[in-house]
Amino acid sequence: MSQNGAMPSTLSVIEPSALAACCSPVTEGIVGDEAATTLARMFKALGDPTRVKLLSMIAAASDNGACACDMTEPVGLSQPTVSHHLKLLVDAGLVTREQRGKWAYYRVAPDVLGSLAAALRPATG
Amino acid sequence: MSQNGAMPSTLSVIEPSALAACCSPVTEGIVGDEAATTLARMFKALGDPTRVKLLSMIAAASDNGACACDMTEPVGLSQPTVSHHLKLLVDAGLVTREQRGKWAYYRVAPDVLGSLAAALRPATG
DNA sequence: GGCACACATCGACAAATGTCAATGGATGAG
DNA sequence: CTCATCCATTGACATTTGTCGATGTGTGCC
Repeated sequence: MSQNGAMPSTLSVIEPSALAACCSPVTEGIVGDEAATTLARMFKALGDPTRVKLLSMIAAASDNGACACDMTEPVGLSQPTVSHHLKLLVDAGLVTREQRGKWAYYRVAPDVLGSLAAALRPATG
Repeated sequence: MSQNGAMPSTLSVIEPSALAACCSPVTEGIVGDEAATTLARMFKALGDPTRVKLLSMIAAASDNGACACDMTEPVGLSQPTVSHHLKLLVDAGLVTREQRGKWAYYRVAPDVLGSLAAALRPATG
């Protein structure tokens, strides 16, 4: 239950002309609790160098997706750790997982990255 | 000191046509250690709902910047905690701090947010 | 000087996070 | 069926993180 109705889920400047000088501009709820939590969860998933690298590899892979078997060695961490990081990326909704035979293939989730980028985009475009 | 020279600092798909099928596409160093660390530090700064809200408020403020005095109450946390979060945003380079009289004013750092968004942008634009 | 206010820093603490070795569950090859 | 391979899960651990109360630092007003 909440007042999340018309809450924008972007960080863009919202009507700066509607804001005053000192004590009312940054009124509460610019993004809203729920949107802030959602955005934070995604950003948090990117808040680790290993996961940034993994996402980069996944994004750079062909349409077939990136095989987990190819990602353990480049990041230089143990297989369980890489599996753990990949799971975090999946749980955050940034990538999708597909089991193909013995192998697990990962792809960047459609739209999500673009939405994240849009949320970061300042008014300047 | 490193091989960071030609490393791209973006997550965008880089020449998918130059990548093969199974075992060489996701070769190491798509982003590089240093770039991954830099990006991760900024994303980590956004990996908390409170900081997302704070950044939203700062972005929504007028050109004068957002006064810290106006941000404590909306997020519903103690003053030291809000100060701590703001410091993290500053340390990550996402916002700048300016002391004006008794008050501290925060502004979104120029370019940085846009660069972050660009790093997230998939090839689709 | 003395005081009130705005904000940062410190110390403490529970909770979350990153990492690994060991183990478990599927899948395919023989 | 047996075995090797790929990957996830478990259990453990040190480190980091989010939060607060208490205290410190700087600023402006009287």
